Amino acid sequence: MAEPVRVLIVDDHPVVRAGLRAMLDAAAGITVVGDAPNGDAIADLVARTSPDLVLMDLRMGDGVDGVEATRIVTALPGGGPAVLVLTVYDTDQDILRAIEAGATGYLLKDTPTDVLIDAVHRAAQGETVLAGPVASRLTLRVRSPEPTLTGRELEILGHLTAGRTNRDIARHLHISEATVKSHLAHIYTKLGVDNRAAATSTALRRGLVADHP
Amino acid sequence: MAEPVRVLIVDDHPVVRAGLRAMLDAAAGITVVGDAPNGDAIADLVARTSPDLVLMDLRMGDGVDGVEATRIVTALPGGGPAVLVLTVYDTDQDILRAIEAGATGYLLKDTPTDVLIDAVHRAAQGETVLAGPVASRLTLRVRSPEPTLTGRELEILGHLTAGRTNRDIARHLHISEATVKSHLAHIYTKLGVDNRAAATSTALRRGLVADHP
DNA sequence: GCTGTCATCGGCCGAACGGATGATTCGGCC
DNA sequence: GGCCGAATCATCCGTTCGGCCGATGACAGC
Repeated sequence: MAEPVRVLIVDDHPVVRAGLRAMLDAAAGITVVGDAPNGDAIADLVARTSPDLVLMDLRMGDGVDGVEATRIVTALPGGGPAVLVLTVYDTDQDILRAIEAGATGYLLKDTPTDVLIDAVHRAAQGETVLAGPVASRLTLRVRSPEPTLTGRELEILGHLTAGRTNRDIARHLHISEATVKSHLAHIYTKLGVDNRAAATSTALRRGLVADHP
Repeated sequence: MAEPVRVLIVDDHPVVRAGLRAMLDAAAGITVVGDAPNGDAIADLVARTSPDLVLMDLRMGDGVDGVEATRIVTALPGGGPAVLVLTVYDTDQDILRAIEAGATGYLLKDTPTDVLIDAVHRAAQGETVLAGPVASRLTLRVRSPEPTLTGRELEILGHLTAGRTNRDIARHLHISEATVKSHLAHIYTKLGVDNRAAATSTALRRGLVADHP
């Protein structure tokens, strides 16, 4: 190992930042070149510290979700550092989004120290690193791909989880009630349910709609 | 400060354990006497390390929830160490349960280092420490107390979020559909909603029912 | 013994829902 | 030009839901 891997930590939890710092600094061949609580100055920080790898939390802040992470990932220059996403959530669609947006790897926060260190090394070399549960789920998804809801359907689903009636949804979206029912029928089929309570449940569990109204 | 505060860390995330250790060891007047990934051997550990304070994560593992935490808190001897609960969730009922079960304080994981260290000192002396958002929510709750669902109502709610119809729920519980409707009416009133989709939404968000079926 | 809460059940009715079926329009794709 | 998915709308029909009324028994607390 000629040069140590330069790591930049982005996480809004001081505890987690300190933990990652402690674990990685103690490891051979890894240098933590900086940390930040959020992605606000990420481009600037990357330019100043020139890391090989950005280690980031998927969920930063309460209202902010994977979209933020995706924004950060995409804001990085193409030839820039690898991005390793670290999170406590393994059920979220955002995972997929982050990976599709170009994250190099994805790990859960309960990952053992040695695995994490190994992952940092491998991700820094451009290798894709996925946590066990995530990897297996992705594999499953390839085998039996979960149907994707269209934009309109997600919109309807949002109103559904808010507890609105078909008529209310129709009014909100300026479409007829018949159309709402039509969309709902498609949603039910895709989610594998047959009523709105079950759809609400599934939507919230899968993170298809925002958690907070 | 004659004697340093002896702290025991319980958290299933290696990263968090390392972070707390690093932050607390660096602070004056605090000694970390041990850590554990879960509460399995908590009584034994407490006996061996005689901590002044147990710093624990509310959510340990995926399936395990606040009940586990509560169990741990209650398993400790009365005159034992103070318990400071640390978590990423500030929306959960479990918070209340943990506090009611005897936790000395409650902090969110994004708490700044200095506040955390201060909280450890204060909690070790038996003082109640609550994170800002939590404290204000508790205050709110005192002002307009949220109605508590009865055991039966929670049971019904569970079936509701599973997407079952009234008739199905009735069959499962060996009661009549009329009774189910009666319970549902009470649930709606208590939750401030007027249909099952909204009730499902609220139940899942407030953590009134298990997250995974 | 009175009061309150909880759980149980019944009937009635209008509103909402879900399923089935078919149709139109529009845009992208080969 | 033909095909397809998406979004839109419509009609029909049986089922389910939610609101409203009232009722009973059990049990705890005062």
